[in-house]
Amino acid sequence: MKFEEAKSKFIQTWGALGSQWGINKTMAQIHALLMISPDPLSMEDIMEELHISRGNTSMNLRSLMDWGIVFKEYKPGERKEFFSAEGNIDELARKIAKERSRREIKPTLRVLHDISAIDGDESTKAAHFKAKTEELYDFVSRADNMLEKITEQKENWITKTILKLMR
Amino acid sequence: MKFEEAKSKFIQTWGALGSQWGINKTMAQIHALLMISPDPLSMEDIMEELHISRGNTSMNLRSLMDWGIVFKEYKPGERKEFFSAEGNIDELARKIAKERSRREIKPTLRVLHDISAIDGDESTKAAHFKAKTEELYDFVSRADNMLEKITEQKENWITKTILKLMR
DNA sequence: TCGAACTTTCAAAATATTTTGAAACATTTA
DNA sequence: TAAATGTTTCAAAATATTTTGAAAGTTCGA
Repeated sequence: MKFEEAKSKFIQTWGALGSQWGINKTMAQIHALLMISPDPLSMEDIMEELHISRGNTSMNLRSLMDWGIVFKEYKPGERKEFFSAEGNIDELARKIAKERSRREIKPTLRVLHDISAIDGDESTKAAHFKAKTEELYDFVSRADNMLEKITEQKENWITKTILKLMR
Repeated sequence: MKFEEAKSKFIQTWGALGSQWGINKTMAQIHALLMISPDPLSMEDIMEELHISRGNTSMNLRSLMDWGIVFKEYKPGERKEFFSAEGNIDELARKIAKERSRREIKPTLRVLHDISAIDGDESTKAAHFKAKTEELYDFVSRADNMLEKITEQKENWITKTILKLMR
């Protein structure tokens, strides 16, 4: 396979993976592009490479920066802004895990907690509901905890975790 | 909070969580409904409760069954089919993890492997690309492995894993 | 303070996904 | 075998999401 072909395939694949995980395709593609670029890219570079509009590029770069996985850089003498991706993959995964926990798991836990406190209903249905939501709360908070434990090990968390699991 | 309100909130929340993870809203809502229902429900029941069409219900029930987290049941003497959700949450999470690995991670690994085998290009860009995709392959396959290790412990895997991590 | 260079915003357009509903299909019973 | 009961399919409609592009905003240097 030739470089250009491989590059395009990578960007497409990363984009598709993104959509499957609730991240918009372009955002994932920009990230892919920045990841494999040895040097920071300007907005123009990205627009050109991915054939997307200026507005789209701008918005998605902002999102990526909100996630903390893409950074703005300034080159001396250049007026333009340049962008680069988090280079360390462990760190990338840790940040994504943290953000998803904060944005999705924590709020869900809150709702689960609130709704399992239903009052004044002794029906079988209500009892079953209460039991289920409590069980779910318990499970999700344990899972979230596990994720925290795993990702708080800064260096090489994947490897460390595997080692611990094999003991 | 009253039962009906809590129930509706739960279904909405579960649906929203689903979308954020690339699962369609209705599919997640049907699953939520079945989870909190003490007894299996018929297609009619589901349609009525969620105010959705027959076709939509049918298609999403099929998907849920493909994922192995909802089952068809037959009640003696009844012509209709009834549906119920996997009741064990550990088991539910294991099945989801397995399916996502099979459907998304494995194919991605395949692509990563293929594209890091680019030939005849000695440029810095190509070298960087190769290094990055290899690193990614390595990371993703370790993560996938870890997930397998964690979920292959049938009973209470979350708890077991946390214990091991704390040692 | 002005104008050039660049970025952000956001309403409208394009695109993608989901949902509907009715016809086709399947199965059971009389 | 026909009617009754129930399920699936899928093209079209509805809805939701993404993308565009041009105007507004920002920053910097002269």
